[in-house]
Amino acid sequence: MLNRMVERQSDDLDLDAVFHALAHPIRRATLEELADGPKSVSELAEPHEVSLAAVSKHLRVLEDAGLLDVEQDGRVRRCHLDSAPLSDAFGWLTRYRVFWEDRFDALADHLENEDR
Amino acid sequence: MLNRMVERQSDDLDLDAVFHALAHPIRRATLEELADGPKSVSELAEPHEVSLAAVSKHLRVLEDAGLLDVEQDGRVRRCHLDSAPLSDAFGWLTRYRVFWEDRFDALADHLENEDR
DNA sequence: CGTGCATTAAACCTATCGGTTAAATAAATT
DNA sequence: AATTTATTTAACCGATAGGTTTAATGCACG
Repeated sequence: MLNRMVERQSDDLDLDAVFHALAHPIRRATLEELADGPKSVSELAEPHEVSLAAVSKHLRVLEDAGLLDVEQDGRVRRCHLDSAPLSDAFGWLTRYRVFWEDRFDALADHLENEDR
Repeated sequence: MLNRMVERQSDDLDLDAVFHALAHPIRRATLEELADGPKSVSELAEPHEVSLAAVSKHLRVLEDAGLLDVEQDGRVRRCHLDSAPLSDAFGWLTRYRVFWEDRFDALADHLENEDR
């Protein structure tokens, strides 16, 4: 309990950034797209109906949250998923698992029996 | 895949709200406090150094995200956790578990061997 | 070497966020 | 009935979000 209070400063900043990053549909979609493998900025922007500059900003938010890394490849920036911060978010949620164990189990079963 | 595209309208709104709600330390702390059982607005506000009105607004955000329910008890509003939306957030993260299975397992072990 | 392509930066706009203080509401107490 | 207590609403404020359009940057290629 006290541990968590002490750790809070730095961890909380991360969690703020990660959850904030996850709070926008374009950014979540981007992470989903990156799950298939690395993609360029243009490739990531293509399915969305906003400007390239807007997507570029979203990517910055994801990058600042540590959710994606960018690798310069000639004139193209190739983005790939970094899932460590997702683990942090997952970890936070998991700590509360004890308070909603029944729902958690139901969900786990549900996800288990799904088509991917 | 197409399923997710179709479900997206409503689910995404929920996820936007839930992740947004989780992106603020006071709101996450509030959920932690509620894990011990229902609490009044004043009780929830006490540990934080912002005004009661500010906490009241945070509670509204949590309520709008469906993360807490409020039960009127005389002149006091008693808040209690509703963890279904946390399951949604958990579910979203879990779908990506396959892409970071190693980290996920490491985290699971870590959480497993922890002091609560 | 100049032109095109991928991406970011800058400037700008409107809306939302997160906080404040002060007033309003509503129930409990005396 | 008057007053205290619990909470929300209102009005306000500066900062951030999320989008636009128009440069600017930087690499590639004929």
